[in-house]
Amino acid sequence: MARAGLTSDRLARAGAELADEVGFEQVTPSALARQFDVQVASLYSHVRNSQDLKARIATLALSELADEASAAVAGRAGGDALIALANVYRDYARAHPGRYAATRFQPDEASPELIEAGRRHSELTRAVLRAYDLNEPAQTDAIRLLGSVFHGYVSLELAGSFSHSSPDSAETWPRILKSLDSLLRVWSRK
Amino acid sequence: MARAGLTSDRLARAGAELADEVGFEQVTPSALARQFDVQVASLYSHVRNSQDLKARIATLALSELADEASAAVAGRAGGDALIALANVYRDYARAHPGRYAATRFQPDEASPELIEAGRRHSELTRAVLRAYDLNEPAQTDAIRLLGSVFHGYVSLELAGSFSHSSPDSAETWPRILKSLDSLLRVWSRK
DNA sequence: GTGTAAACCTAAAGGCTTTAGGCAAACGGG
DNA sequence: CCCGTTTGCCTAAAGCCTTTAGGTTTACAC
Repeated sequence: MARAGLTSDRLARAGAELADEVGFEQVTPSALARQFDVQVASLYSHVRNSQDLKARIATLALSELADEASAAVAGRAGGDALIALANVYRDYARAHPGRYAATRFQPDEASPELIEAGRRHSELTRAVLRAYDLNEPAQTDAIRLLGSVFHGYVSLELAGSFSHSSPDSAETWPRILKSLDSLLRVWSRK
Repeated sequence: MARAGLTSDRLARAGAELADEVGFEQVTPSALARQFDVQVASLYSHVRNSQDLKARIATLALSELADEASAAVAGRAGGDALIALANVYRDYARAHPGRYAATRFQPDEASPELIEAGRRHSELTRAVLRAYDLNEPAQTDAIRLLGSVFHGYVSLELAGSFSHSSPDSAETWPRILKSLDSLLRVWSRK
Protein backbone atom coordinates (compact mmCIF):
# COMPACT_ATOMS: atom_id res chain seq x y z
CA MET A 1 0.00 0.00 0.00
CA ALA A 2 2.65 2.48 1.04
CA ARG A 3 4.74 3.61 -1.89
CA ALA A 4 8.37 2.77 -2.06
CA GLY A 5 9.43 6.25 -3.12
CA LEU A 6 11.46 5.32 -6.15
CA THR A 7 13.59 7.87 -7.97
CA SER A 8 16.28 7.61 -10.61
CA ASP A 9 18.69 8.79 -7.96
CA ARG A 10 17.61 6.35 -5.30
CA LEU A 11 17.76 3.54 -7.82
CA ALA A 12 21.28 4.52 -8.80
CA ARG A 13 22.35 4.75 -5.18
CA ALA A 14 20.80 1.41 -4.28
CA GLY A 15 22.32 -0.05 -7.43
CA ALA A 16 25.74 1.18 -6.36
CA GLU A 17 25.36 -0.42 -2.94
CA LEU A 18 24.19 -3.63 -4.51
CA ALA A 19 27.11 -3.57 -6.94
CA ASP A 20 29.54 -3.44 -4.04
CA GLU A 21 27.83 -6.41 -2.43
CA VAL A 22 27.25 -8.75 -5.34
CA GLY A 23 29.23 -7.29 -8.23
CA PHE A 24 28.31 -4.76 -10.86
CA GLU A 25 27.36 -7.42 -13.40
CA GLN A 26 24.68 -8.72 -11.09
CA VAL A 27 22.97 -5.37 -10.75
CA THR A 28 19.82 -5.71 -12.81
CA PRO A 29 16.39 -4.13 -12.77
CA SER A 30 15.13 -7.42 -11.40
CA ALA A 31 17.54 -7.50 -8.49
CA LEU A 32 16.90 -3.88 -7.69
CA ALA A 33 13.14 -4.34 -7.73
CA ARG A 34 13.54 -7.10 -5.18
CA GLN A 35 15.53 -4.76 -2.96
CA PHE A 36 12.74 -2.21 -3.00
CA ASP A 37 10.09 -4.91 -2.75
CA VAL A 38 8.44 -3.61 -5.85
CA GLN A 39 7.40 -5.06 -9.19
CA VAL A 40 10.12 -4.96 -11.82
CA ALA A 41 8.06 -3.00 -14.29
CA SER A 42 7.80 -0.17 -11.78
CA LEU A 43 11.45 0.69 -12.26
CA TYR A 44 10.88 1.49 -15.89
CA SER A 45 9.23 4.78 -15.00
CA HIS A 46 12.50 5.91 -13.48
CA VAL A 47 15.16 4.39 -15.71
CA ARG A 48 14.84 3.77 -19.43
CA ASN A 49 16.26 0.28 -19.30
CA SER A 50 19.03 -1.86 -17.87
CA GLN A 51 21.73 0.09 -19.75
CA ASP A 52 20.41 3.37 -18.47
CA LEU A 53 20.41 2.05 -14.92
CA LYS A 54 24.02 0.94 -15.23
CA ALA A 55 25.02 4.22 -16.82
CA ARG A 56 23.50 6.08 -13.88
CA ILE A 57 25.43 3.93 -11.44
CA ALA A 58 28.57 4.58 -13.46
CA THR A 59 27.94 8.31 -13.34
CA LEU A 60 27.32 8.17 -9.61
CA ALA A 61 30.53 6.25 -8.98
CA LEU A 62 32.60 8.41 -11.29
CA SER A 63 31.35 11.61 -9.64
CA GLU A 64 31.85 10.26 -6.15
CA LEU A 65 35.37 9.25 -7.10
CA ALA A 66 36.05 12.66 -8.65
CA ASP A 67 34.83 14.33 -5.46
CA GLU A 68 37.22 12.32 -3.34
CA ALA A 69 40.05 12.87 -5.77
CA SER A 70 39.37 16.56 -5.82
CA ALA A 71 39.49 16.77 -2.04
CA ALA A 72 42.68 14.74 -1.89
CA VAL A 73 44.51 16.82 -4.46
CA ALA A 74 43.50 20.16 -3.00
CA GLY A 75 46.42 21.81 -1.24
CA ARG A 76 48.99 19.34 -2.52
CA ALA A 77 51.41 19.47 -5.38
CA GLY A 78 54.01 17.36 -7.13
CA GLY A 79 54.75 13.96 -5.70
CA ASP A 80 52.42 14.52 -2.76
CA ALA A 81 49.51 15.23 -5.05
CA LEU A 82 50.39 12.29 -7.25
CA ILE A 83 50.44 9.91 -4.31
CA ALA A 84 47.23 11.32 -2.89
CA LEU A 85 45.40 10.98 -6.19
CA ALA A 86 46.67 7.48 -6.78
CA ASN A 87 45.61 6.38 -3.34
CA VAL A 88 42.13 7.73 -3.81
CA TYR A 89 41.68 5.48 -6.83
CA ARG A 90 43.14 2.45 -5.17
CA ASP A 91 41.33 2.91 -1.88
CA TYR A 92 38.06 3.59 -3.62
CA ALA A 93 38.36 0.44 -5.67
CA ARG A 94 39.12 -1.63 -2.60
CA ALA A 95 36.34 -0.11 -0.56
CA HIS A 96 33.81 -0.14 -3.40
CA PRO A 97 34.70 -2.80 -5.93
CA GLY A 98 31.28 -2.79 -7.52
CA ARG A 99 31.24 0.97 -7.92
CA TYR A 100 34.74 0.84 -9.33
CA ALA A 101 33.66 -1.75 -11.88
CA ALA A 102 30.74 0.52 -12.74
CA THR A 103 33.28 3.19 -13.49
CA ARG A 104 34.49 1.16 -16.48
CA PHE A 105 31.01 0.74 -17.93
CA GLN A 106 30.59 1.96 -21.49
CA PRO A 107 27.02 2.68 -22.50
CA ASP A 108 26.11 2.63 -26.16
CA GLU A 109 25.99 6.39 -26.08
CA ALA A 110 27.41 8.25 -23.15
CA SER A 111 25.21 10.67 -21.24
CA PRO A 112 26.38 14.27 -20.83
CA GLU A 113 26.77 13.63 -17.10
CA LEU A 114 28.99 10.66 -17.74
CA ILE A 115 31.12 12.64 -20.15
CA GLU A 116 31.35 15.49 -17.67
CA ALA A 117 32.46 13.12 -14.91
CA GLY A 118 35.11 11.74 -17.21
CA ARG A 119 36.29 15.27 -17.94
CA ARG A 120 36.61 16.01 -14.23
CA HIS A 121 38.98 13.10 -13.89
CA SER A 122 41.27 14.19 -16.68
CA GLU A 123 41.22 17.71 -15.27
CA LEU A 124 42.34 16.36 -11.93
CA THR A 125 45.17 14.44 -13.46
CA ARG A 126 46.15 17.52 -15.40
CA ALA A 127 46.15 19.51 -12.16
CA VAL A 128 48.44 17.01 -10.51
CA LEU A 129 50.81 17.23 -13.43
CA ARG A 130 50.96 21.01 -13.26
CA ALA A 131 53.87 20.96 -10.83
CA TYR A 132 55.91 18.85 -13.20
CA ASP A 133 55.73 21.54 -15.84
CA LEU A 134 55.45 19.25 -18.84
CA ASN A 135 55.18 20.48 -22.40
CA GLU A 136 53.12 18.82 -25.08
CA PRO A 137 53.24 16.02 -25.97
CA ALA A 138 54.76 14.95 -22.67
CA GLN A 139 51.65 16.16 -20.90
CA THR A 140 49.38 13.85 -22.89
CA ASP A 141 51.84 11.03 -22.48
CA ALA A 142 51.82 11.59 -18.74
CA ILE A 143 48.04 11.61 -18.50
CA ARG A 144 47.91 8.34 -20.36
CA LEU A 145 50.71 6.81 -18.33
CA LEU A 146 49.13 7.73 -15.03
CA GLY A 147 45.72 6.56 -16.16
CA SER A 148 47.20 3.27 -17.33
CA VAL A 149 49.14 2.59 -14.17
CA PHE A 150 46.35 3.58 -11.82
CA HIS A 151 43.67 1.68 -13.64
CA GLY A 152 45.89 -1.24 -14.50
CA TYR A 153 47.27 -1.74 -11.04
CA VAL A 154 43.93 -1.36 -9.34
CA SER A 155 42.21 -3.74 -11.74
CA LEU A 156 44.82 -6.41 -11.46
CA GLU A 157 44.94 -6.12 -7.70
CA LEU A 158 41.16 -6.28 -7.49
CA ALA A 159 41.14 -9.31 -9.75
CA GLY A 160 43.54 -11.00 -7.37
CA SER A 161 46.32 -11.18 -9.95
CA PHE A 162 48.85 -10.05 -7.37
CA SER A 163 47.87 -12.40 -4.61
CA HIS A 164 50.06 -15.23 -5.84
CA SER A 165 53.38 -13.48 -5.43
CA SER A 166 55.69 -13.09 -2.52
CA PRO A 167 53.98 -11.54 0.50
CA ASP A 168 56.95 -9.28 1.19
CA SER A 169 55.76 -7.17 -1.71
CA ALA A 170 53.12 -5.25 0.18
CA GLU A 171 55.05 -2.10 -0.52
CA THR A 172 54.95 -2.35 -4.28
CA TRP A 173 52.38 0.38 -4.69
CA PRO A 174 54.26 3.18 -2.93
CA ARG A 175 57.45 2.17 -4.71
CA ILE A 176 55.72 2.35 -8.07
CA LEU A 177 54.35 5.78 -7.22
CA LYS A 178 57.75 6.98 -6.19
CA SER A 179 59.17 5.82 -9.49
CA LEU A 180 56.41 7.51 -11.42
CA ASP A 181 57.24 10.72 -9.65
CA SER A 182 60.89 10.39 -10.64
CA LEU A 183 59.91 9.57 -14.18
CA LEU A 184 57.74 12.65 -14.50
CA ARG A 185 60.52 14.79 -13.12
CA VAL A 186 62.76 13.50 -15.87
CA TRP A 187 60.09 14.39 -18.43
CA SER A 188 59.96 17.84 -16.96
CA ARG A 189 60.78 20.85 -19.09
CA LYS A 190 64.51 21.33 -18.63
CA MET B 1 20.40 -34.45 -40.59
CA ALA B 2 24.17 -34.05 -40.85
CA ARG B 3 25.81 -33.45 -37.52
CA ALA B 4 27.43 -30.18 -36.75
CA GLY B 5 30.50 -31.80 -35.22
CA LEU B 6 30.54 -29.92 -31.95
CA THR B 7 33.45 -30.13 -29.55
CA SER B 8 34.47 -28.13 -26.52
CA ASP B 9 37.36 -26.89 -28.58
CA ARG B 10 35.34 -25.91 -31.60
CA LEU B 11 32.87 -24.15 -29.34
CA ALA B 12 35.64 -22.21 -27.67
CA ARG B 13 37.16 -21.28 -31.02
CA ALA B 14 33.84 -20.19 -32.47
CA GLY B 15 33.13 -18.33 -29.24
CA ALA B 16 36.42 -16.49 -29.58
CA GLU B 17 35.60 -15.47 -33.14
CA LEU B 18 32.16 -14.36 -32.09
CA ALA B 19 33.62 -12.40 -29.20
CA ASP B 20 35.79 -10.44 -31.59
CA GLU B 21 32.78 -9.65 -33.74
CA VAL B 22 30.11 -8.78 -31.20
CA GLY B 23 31.94 -8.47 -27.88
CA PHE B 24 32.78 -11.03 -25.25
CA GLU B 25 29.71 -10.20 -23.17
CA GLN B 26 27.44 -11.17 -26.04
CA VAL B 27 28.95 -14.62 -26.36
CA THR B 28 26.30 -16.93 -24.94
CA PRO B 29 25.30 -20.55 -25.44
CA SER B 30 22.31 -19.22 -27.32
CA ALA B 31 24.31 -17.15 -29.74
CA LEU B 32 26.77 -19.95 -30.31
CA ALA B 33 24.03 -22.48 -30.98
CA ARG B 34 22.68 -20.16 -33.65
CA GLN B 35 26.12 -20.04 -35.27
CA PHE B 36 26.24 -23.80 -35.50
CA ASP B 37 22.58 -24.02 -36.44
CA VAL B 38 21.94 -26.35 -33.58
CA GLN B 39 19.57 -26.43 -30.62
CA VAL B 40 20.89 -24.66 -27.55
CA ALA B 41 20.60 -27.70 -25.34
CA SER B 42 23.03 -29.52 -27.57
CA LEU B 43 25.89 -27.37 -26.37
CA TYR B 44 25.47 -28.60 -22.85
CA SER B 45 27.06 -31.92 -23.73
CA HIS B 46 30.27 -30.09 -24.53
CA VAL B 47 30.38 -27.27 -22.00
CA ARG B 48 29.04 -27.37 -18.47
CA ASN B 49 27.34 -24.00 -18.68
CA SER B 50 27.78 -20.42 -19.77
CA GLN B 51 30.59 -19.83 -17.27
CA ASP B 52 32.45 -22.86 -18.46
CA LEU B 53 32.11 -21.72 -22.06
CA LYS B 54 33.52 -18.32 -21.22
CA ALA B 55 36.32 -19.83 -19.19
CA ARG B 56 37.30 -21.97 -22.17
CA ILE B 57 37.36 -18.93 -24.41
CA ALA B 58 39.47 -17.15 -21.82
CA THR B 59 41.90 -20.06 -21.73
CA LEU B 60 42.08 -20.14 -25.49
CA ALA B 61 42.80 -16.43 -25.73
CA LEU B 62 45.30 -16.47 -22.90
CA SER B 63 47.20 -19.38 -24.46
CA GLU B 64 47.16 -17.84 -27.89
CA LEU B 65 48.46 -14.61 -26.44
CA ALA B 66 51.15 -16.46 -24.52
CA ASP B 67 52.22 -18.22 -27.71
CA GLU B 68 52.61 -14.95 -29.54
CA ALA B 69 54.37 -13.37 -26.60
CA SER B 70 56.71 -16.30 -26.36
CA ALA B 71 57.63 -16.06 -30.01
CA ALA B 72 58.17 -12.31 -29.77
CA VAL B 73 60.41 -12.52 -26.75
CA ALA B 74 62.54 -15.34 -28.08
CA GLY B 75 65.93 -14.10 -29.14
CA ARG B 76 65.51 -10.65 -27.67
CA ALA B 77 66.64 -9.16 -24.40
CA GLY B 78 66.40 -5.97 -22.41
CA GLY B 79 64.58 -3.06 -23.97
CA ASP B 80 64.04 -4.95 -27.22
CA ALA B 81 62.31 -7.78 -25.43
CA LEU B 82 60.27 -5.36 -23.35
CA ILE B 83 59.03 -3.53 -26.43
CA ALA B 84 58.31 -6.74 -28.28
CA LEU B 85 56.30 -8.17 -25.40
CA ALA B 86 54.38 -4.96 -24.90
CA ASN B 87 53.50 -4.75 -28.56
CA VAL B 88 52.21 -8.29 -28.60
CA TYR B 89 49.70 -7.40 -25.90
CA ARG B 90 48.65 -4.18 -27.54
CA ASP B 91 48.44 -5.59 -31.05
CA TYR B 92 46.55 -8.62 -29.87
CA ALA B 93 44.01 -6.48 -28.07
CA ARG B 94 43.49 -4.31 -31.12
CA ALA B 95 43.24 -7.23 -33.50
CA HIS B 96 41.09 -9.34 -31.17
CA PRO B 97 39.21 -7.11 -28.75
CA GLY B 98 36.74 -9.82 -27.80
CA ARG B 99 39.46 -12.34 -27.08
CA TYR B 100 41.35 -9.74 -25.09
CA ALA B 101 38.26 -9.05 -23.03
CA ALA B 102 37.94 -12.80 -22.49
CA THR B 103 41.43 -12.71 -21.06
CA ARG B 104 40.12 -10.71 -18.11
CA PHE B 105 37.33 -13.16 -17.34
CA GLN B 106 37.32 -14.55 -13.83
CA PRO B 107 35.40 -17.79 -13.41
CA ASP B 108 34.13 -18.72 -9.97
CA GLU B 109 36.88 -21.27 -9.77
CA ALA B 110 39.71 -21.18 -12.23
CA SER B 111 40.48 -24.28 -14.26
CA PRO B 112 44.00 -25.73 -14.15
CA GLU B 113 44.44 -24.72 -17.80
CA LEU B 114 43.53 -21.15 -17.03
CA ILE B 115 45.93 -21.04 -14.11
CA GLU B 116 48.65 -22.56 -16.27
CA ALA B 117 48.09 -19.95 -18.98
CA GLY B 118 48.33 -17.24 -16.37
CA ARG B 119 51.58 -18.73 -15.14
CA ARG B 120 53.02 -18.69 -18.65
CA HIS B 121 52.42 -14.98 -18.80
CA SER B 122 54.19 -14.19 -15.57
CA GLU B 123 57.04 -16.42 -16.67
CA LEU B 124 57.36 -14.45 -19.86
CA THR B 125 57.43 -11.18 -18.01
CA ARG B 126 60.03 -12.62 -15.70
CA ALA B 127 62.09 -13.66 -18.70
CA VAL B 128 61.98 -10.17 -20.12
CA LEU B 129 63.11 -8.80 -16.82
CA ARG B 130 66.08 -11.12 -16.65
CA ALA B 131 68.33 -8.72 -18.49
CA TYR B 132 67.63 -6.00 -15.98
CA ASP B 133 69.07 -8.13 -13.19
CA LEU B 134 66.63 -7.08 -10.50
CA ASN B 135 66.72 -8.38 -6.97
CA GLU B 136 63.69 -9.07 -4.85
CA PRO B 137 61.50 -7.20 -4.17
CA ALA B 138 62.26 -5.12 -7.23
CA GLN B 139 61.49 -8.07 -9.44
CA THR B 140 57.97 -8.42 -8.08
CA ASP B 141 57.49 -4.69 -8.29
CA ALA B 142 58.57 -4.76 -11.89
CA ILE B 143 56.23 -7.60 -12.82
CA ARG B 144 53.36 -5.71 -11.29
CA LEU B 145 54.35 -2.45 -12.90
CA LEU B 146 54.63 -3.95 -16.34
CA GLY B 147 51.37 -5.83 -15.94
CA SER B 148 49.65 -2.67 -14.81
CA VAL B 149 50.95 -0.49 -17.61
CA PHE B 150 50.33 -3.05 -20.35
CA HIS B 151 46.86 -3.97 -19.19
CA GLY B 152 45.93 -0.45 -18.18
CA TYR B 153 47.07 1.19 -21.39
CA VAL B 154 45.54 -1.41 -23.62
CA SER B 155 42.22 -1.35 -21.76
CA LEU B 156 41.93 2.38 -21.80
CA GLU B 157 42.91 2.59 -25.43
CA LEU B 158 40.42 -0.12 -26.34
CA ALA B 159 37.72 1.67 -24.38
CA GLY B 160 38.40 4.77 -26.40
CA SER B 161 39.57 6.76 -23.40
CA PHE B 162 42.49 8.12 -25.38
CA SER B 163 40.61 9.16 -28.47
CA HIS B 164 39.64 12.56 -27.11
CA SER B 165 43.15 13.94 -26.78
CA SER B 166 45.46 15.63 -29.17
CA PRO B 167 46.11 13.58 -32.29
CA ASP B 168 49.80 14.41 -32.25
CA SER B 169 50.10 11.90 -29.43
CA ALA B 170 50.16 8.84 -31.59
CA GLU B 171 53.64 8.15 -30.31
CA THR B 172 52.70 7.91 -26.65
CA TRP B 173 53.06 4.17 -26.49
CA PRO B 174 56.68 3.88 -27.65
CA ARG B 175 57.62 6.79 -25.42
CA ILE B 176 56.05 5.10 -22.42
CA LEU B 177 57.89 1.89 -23.22
CA LYS B 178 61.17 3.73 -23.52
CA SER B 179 60.60 5.30 -20.12
CA LEU B 180 59.75 1.96 -18.59
CA ASP B 181 63.01 0.62 -19.90
CA SER B 182 64.90 3.50 -18.31
CA LEU B 183 63.03 3.01 -15.09
CA LEU B 184 63.90 -0.66 -14.91
CA ARG B 185 67.53 0.14 -15.58
CA VAL B 186 67.49 2.43 -12.59
CA TRP B 187 65.99 -0.35 -10.49
CA SER B 188 68.76 -2.61 -11.66
CA ARG B 189 71.13 -4.11 -9.19
CA LYS B 190 73.98 -1.64 -8.97
C1' DG C 1 24.99 -56.23 -39.20
C1' DT C 2 24.37 -54.94 -34.63
C1' DG C 3 25.34 -52.92 -30.22
C1' DT C 4 26.75 -49.03 -27.93
C1' DA C 5 28.44 -44.50 -27.13
C1' DA C 6 28.22 -40.14 -28.56
C1' DA C 7 25.75 -36.28 -30.76
C1' DC C 8 21.81 -34.00 -31.22
C1' DC C 9 16.83 -33.28 -30.35
C1' DT C 10 12.25 -31.96 -27.95
C1' DA C 11 10.09 -30.41 -23.88
C1' DA C 12 9.82 -27.76 -20.03
C1' DA C 13 10.81 -24.84 -16.00
C1' DG C 14 12.52 -20.60 -14.39
C1' DG C 15 14.67 -16.03 -14.69
C1' DC C 16 15.45 -11.43 -16.78
C1' DT C 17 13.89 -7.41 -19.86
C1' DT C 18 10.72 -4.57 -21.72
C1' DT C 19 6.14 -2.67 -23.29
C1' DA C 20 1.17 -1.65 -22.69
C1' DG C 21 -2.40 -0.41 -20.17
C1' DG C 22 -4.86 0.16 -15.56
C1' DC C 23 -5.75 1.49 -10.63
C1' DA C 24 -4.71 4.33 -6.79
C1' DA C 25 -2.33 7.54 -4.07
C1' DA C 26 -0.72 12.17 -3.51
C1' DC C 27 -1.09 16.95 -4.34
C1' DG C 28 -2.59 21.47 -5.75
C1' DG C 29 -6.52 24.66 -6.82
C1' DG C 30 -10.89 26.17 -6.04
C1' DC D 1 -12.69 19.81 1.77
C1' DC D 2 -13.24 17.64 -2.57
C1' DC D 3 -11.99 16.98 -7.13
C1' DG D 4 -9.03 16.56 -11.04
C1' DT D 5 -4.61 15.60 -12.53
C1' DT D 6 -0.25 13.83 -12.14
C1' DT D 7 2.58 10.33 -10.84
C1' DG D 8 3.79 5.86 -8.74
C1' DC D 9 3.13 1.42 -8.81
C1' DC D 10 0.55 -2.61 -10.45
C1' DT D 11 -0.91 -6.72 -13.58
C1' DA D 12 -0.41 -8.93 -17.90
C1' DA D 13 2.09 -10.51 -21.52
C1' DA D 14 5.67 -11.35 -25.02
C1' DG D 15 10.33 -12.53 -25.97
C1' DC D 16 14.82 -14.11 -24.95
C1' DC D 17 18.34 -16.76 -22.29
C1' DT D 18 19.85 -20.73 -19.27
C1' DT D 19 19.71 -25.18 -17.70
C1' DT D 20 17.95 -29.95 -16.82
C1' DA D 21 15.70 -34.31 -18.16
C1' DG D 22 14.95 -37.59 -21.14
C1' DG D 23 14.46 -39.37 -25.92
C1' DT D 24 16.16 -40.44 -30.71
C1' DT D 25 19.52 -40.98 -34.22
C1' DT D 26 24.01 -41.29 -36.08
C1' DA D 27 28.47 -43.34 -36.42
C1' DC D 28 31.81 -46.39 -35.37
C1' DA D 29 33.77 -50.83 -33.55
C1' DC D 30 33.55 -55.46 -33.49
